[in-house]
This record gives sequence, C-alpha cells and structure tokens, in this order.
Amino acid sequence: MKRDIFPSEHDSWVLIKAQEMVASCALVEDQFGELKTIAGVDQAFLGDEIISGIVVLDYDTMDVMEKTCSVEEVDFPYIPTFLSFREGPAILSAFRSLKTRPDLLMIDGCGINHPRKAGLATCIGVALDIATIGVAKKLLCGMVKEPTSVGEYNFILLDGQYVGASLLSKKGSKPIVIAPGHKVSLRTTIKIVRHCLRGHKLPEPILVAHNYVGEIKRKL
DNA sequence: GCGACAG
DNA sequence: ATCTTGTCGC
Repeated sequence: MKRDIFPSEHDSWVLIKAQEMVASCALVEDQFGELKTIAGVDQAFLGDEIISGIVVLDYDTMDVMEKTCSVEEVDFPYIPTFLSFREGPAILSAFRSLKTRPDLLMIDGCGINHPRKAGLATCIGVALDIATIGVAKKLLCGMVKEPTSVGEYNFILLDGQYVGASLLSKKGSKPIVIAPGHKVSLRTTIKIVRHCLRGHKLPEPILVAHNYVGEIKRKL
C-alpha cells in the first residue's frame, strides 16, 4: 500500500504512476476535527543519512508538546518533482515513533502545487490518512503575483486551478509558498498558516522542527 | 533544443 | 539540502 506510494524501484514511469495515484486520492476539503495539536515536519542531511524530525505543538499556544525523530540511510537522490521519494520514507519512520497523533501535519515542501498534484505533503497525507499542509520557500511551479505587504497573499494558478498561495509572512523576507496537502482546503490552509506565524518568516511548527533536526544533526 | 526546477 | 563570516535592515 504505502509501498505503492513510495516504490523501492527508481523507474520514472513507476514513480509518475505512483504520484498520479496519490493525486487521485488527495482530498482538498476540510476533513479533520477540532485542531488541538499540529505538528511540524522537517529533514536534515549528513552524508548519506537523513534525519527526519516531527514536533507536536499545542495549536492555540504553539507550545511544544512532543518531539521525535528518525535517522536512516537515504537511497534516493534529490530530483525536482520527486522529493517525496527521497524524504517520504524517513518521515513515516519518525511518525511511527510518535506517542500522540497530531490533528494536522505541516510539512516542508509542496502540497498540491506540484506538476502532478503530488508534492511531499500530499503524499504523506494520503499515506497516513491525515490532514497535511505544505510550506515551501520557493515556487516549484504555477504562476503567482508576489505579495508586497505583510500578511498579504496571492493565489497560485496552475493548470487553470488555484493550488496554493504566496504569503508575505514577515517584512524584509521573501514570501513563503503554502498549499493544501490532503484533507484541507486552500482557504483553511491560509487561515492555519497565518495562525501559526509568530514573528518569523516560517510558521512556528516548521521553524521548531527545522531547529530540532539541526541540533540532532549536530549531535551525530 | 533551452531554461526552470520543493529540499 | 549543504558548505560558511561578517554584515545590513527590521
């Protein structure tokens, strides 16, 4: 099953078919209960090792409730539009060691704002059947007019559909790219990301997860 | 063919 | 992502 989403095989035809399968399963509508906890997910690399960290925060206060990580060997290279095959498996490993199941996952990377509507956040959402949002620092595809005032955002157009938004999260910073991953609407995605902003360019869950994997890496 | 291209 | 010092602006 998740072996279909993250094939061990590296044949591009198989990989593209896997992404099309994920895209057909993706749901871009709110389908989650009350948001009590939200988790940030990020990865770091050291040699041929990948470190995946997940940090669970209280949704209202953004206080850290739990942290966990996985460290394993990476076999797949970084290829634009195929990031999920490189980082996905490690994320699933880290997720398995979580004590509390978050209500939603905020992942570094794309959601449905992907050439085949199957970015990393969407793949993880479908694989774990959990609501996910993708947060990236650069645009992978689609067209958008970059916002100029803090808090402002513009929708990203791709294949005649709005698949995400460019949001100016902080003055002096480049806008961040956000998009629904799975079980979340674009409208709600924007609302949630804004709620998670705490004065930094990146929303708190992603920032905390980023710092977390950074220190884990340091201690290896 | 050329350029673009999440992390 | 990763390799890296100081430095300019918020």
